[in-house]
Amino acid sequence: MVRIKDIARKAGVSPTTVSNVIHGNNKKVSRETVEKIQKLLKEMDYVPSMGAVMLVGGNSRLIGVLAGEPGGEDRHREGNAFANELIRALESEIYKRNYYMLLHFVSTAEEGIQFAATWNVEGLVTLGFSARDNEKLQLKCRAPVVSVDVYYEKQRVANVGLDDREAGCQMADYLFGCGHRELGFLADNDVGVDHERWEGVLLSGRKRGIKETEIRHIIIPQNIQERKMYYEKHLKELAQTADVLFFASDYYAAEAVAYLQDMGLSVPCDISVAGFDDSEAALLCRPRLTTMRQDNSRKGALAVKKLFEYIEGTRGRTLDAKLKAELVVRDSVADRKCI
Amino acid sequence: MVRIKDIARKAGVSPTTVSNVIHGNNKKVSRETVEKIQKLLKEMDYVPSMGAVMLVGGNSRLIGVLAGEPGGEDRHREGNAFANELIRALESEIYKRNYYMLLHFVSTAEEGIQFAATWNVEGLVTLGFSARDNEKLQLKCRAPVVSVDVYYEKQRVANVGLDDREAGCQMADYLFGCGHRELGFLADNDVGVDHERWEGVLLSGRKRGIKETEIRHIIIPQNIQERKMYYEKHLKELAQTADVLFFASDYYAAEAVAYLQDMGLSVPCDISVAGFDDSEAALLCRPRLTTMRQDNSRKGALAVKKLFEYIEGTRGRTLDAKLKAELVVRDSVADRKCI
DNA sequence: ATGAAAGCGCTAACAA
DNA sequence: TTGTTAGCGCTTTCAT
Repeated sequence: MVRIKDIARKAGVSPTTVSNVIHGNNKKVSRETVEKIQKLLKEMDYVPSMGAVMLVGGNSRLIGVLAGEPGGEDRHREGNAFANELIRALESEIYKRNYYMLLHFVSTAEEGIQFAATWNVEGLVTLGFSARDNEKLQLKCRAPVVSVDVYYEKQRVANVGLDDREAGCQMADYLFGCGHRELGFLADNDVGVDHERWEGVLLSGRKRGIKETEIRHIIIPQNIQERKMYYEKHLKELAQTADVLFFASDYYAAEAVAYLQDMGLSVPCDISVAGFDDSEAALLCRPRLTTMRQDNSRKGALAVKKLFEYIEGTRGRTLDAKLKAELVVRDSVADRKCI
Repeated sequence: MVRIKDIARKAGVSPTTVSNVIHGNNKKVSRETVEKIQKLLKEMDYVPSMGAVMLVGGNSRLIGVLAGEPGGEDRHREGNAFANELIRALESEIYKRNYYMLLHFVSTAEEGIQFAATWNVEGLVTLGFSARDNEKLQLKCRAPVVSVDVYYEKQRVANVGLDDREAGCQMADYLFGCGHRELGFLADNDVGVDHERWEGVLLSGRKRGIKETEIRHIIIPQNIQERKMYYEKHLKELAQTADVLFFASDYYAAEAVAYLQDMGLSVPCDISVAGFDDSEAALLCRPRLTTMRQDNSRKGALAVKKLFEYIEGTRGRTLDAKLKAELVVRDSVADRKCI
């Protein structure tokens, strides 16, 4: 391994000078020395020893990405695919800034805290963490924290997410606008993101004078087997009493379409279905799924951008940043006004 | 941050002793001292400074995971989902061994080499790297390298993968066994994994006296738009001339089923379809997809296991490790013998 | 059983 | 413009 002192010796200068050149402190070094050393740096394949860098300064050039396990093993794999796109975007943005990503799938905030301390990370991005855990993390870590897709009661942690309420409302607006009246909103939980989407649906209904009690809010099991059983028991009746089923994810929507089909029901003739995310499940689904598109790559990029604003102290904390979702109309929702 | 010397001071011993306790060199330390220090370590939340650890020893406790970008942006997102499951498994196994995962989506071997050197990683796992790039990497890095899903001409790099040829053969056996005769194998390339699967198909045909020229091998475009155009032009004719279409991934299979359906063709009545992977696309597809299941979590775990065998010098290099795929019969392939 | 001291590679304060 | 030096936190001889 080539060290700074090797370069220094070869160049006939001191390590300090080399270090200065490396860090672009070119005011302190003569033009020719700079050039000579830069050439040597290239030729000899100098690579910094991050151990030393970490030890001496506080700068590890490491960003920790902490991914919580939402709902554990049973949860459908869609969540993974989501995290995946995000993680790719995260890494790419982090690397662009000459930082490195330490990724850890973590179960407790404590583990995350220890992780951050061990590596002296300069920043932290969390996915699938509860509000509480994020607050704990922020409290115990000196590195700035940016969470993704979290809703706080009283926001103390920087967050990047989607305007889920607006998105839920937008879809419901569209659905009601298509002449549907009996709407069911289906999600596998009622906190955070999914709760906001539901609130959005409610909002849309209220605008039309539809009462909360008239809109069905159904929590479906996370476990695939249990969900299957649930559908076997309830889906048919649901399809008969509702005009449209709005799912909190494309995967669930596509799955339901498949089950509906198994029961001899046709989408959107017998019942309309809408999803959320515009993931590949929406494309594979027949009929093609009407859904709310969200851009996870952009979300990841924004999270990193905010994180570095905090790291560099570029600007005061704007705690909340929300992206907009986009309605994608395809074939799974019937327009009842046209019939 | 609590340092070793803080613990030492509080315990009234030297840093050396604390270090010894931390590393379980308990023969050198008296029972009571060990206990006292261990208690202190817990109480004071001691966390090692990895910078110092890296600097002093060669051990960074870092495993680099290098994920190549297979085919660039255009490629369908299925590949990501695959990498995702694998990456989760990788991280979990790495963390289990008290190591940490540095993840980088990389485009060139050179970038990987620099990455490895900068962080002094103790091992490297590569995904989606070419054989050449893996060899380069191995040559230039002192850390052991384990690649995933690579086929080498002359194997010099440790690899963990699936027995793709066997798997391809097994599926073809099944398909032929169902009475199908006109088989088409569709993939978006003909190297590595997909080539092996194709070889497996050929093998199966040969066993039955079916000549290579009788089996169709179709390379479909990676880009979704181009693929769509390709299908619009050719799929109908393909469906008329073939009995069964065997795709190298479930995503492609499910997509084709959808297009077939769009054209008014019914699977498996008009044509049978089979996939590969047993990903969620297989479950969402109607009819449910007959496919070859592979366990990516197991693959990831095995890769890490092998890597650590090399790191620890536990055993001589067995360069190649192959998992078996499993035939999952569902509803997308007709049994022509029964008709 | 315990401790003192050297040194890993680098940066930054200070000196020249 | 360049060099000297101290020190980051830890492990590892080598003494005691």
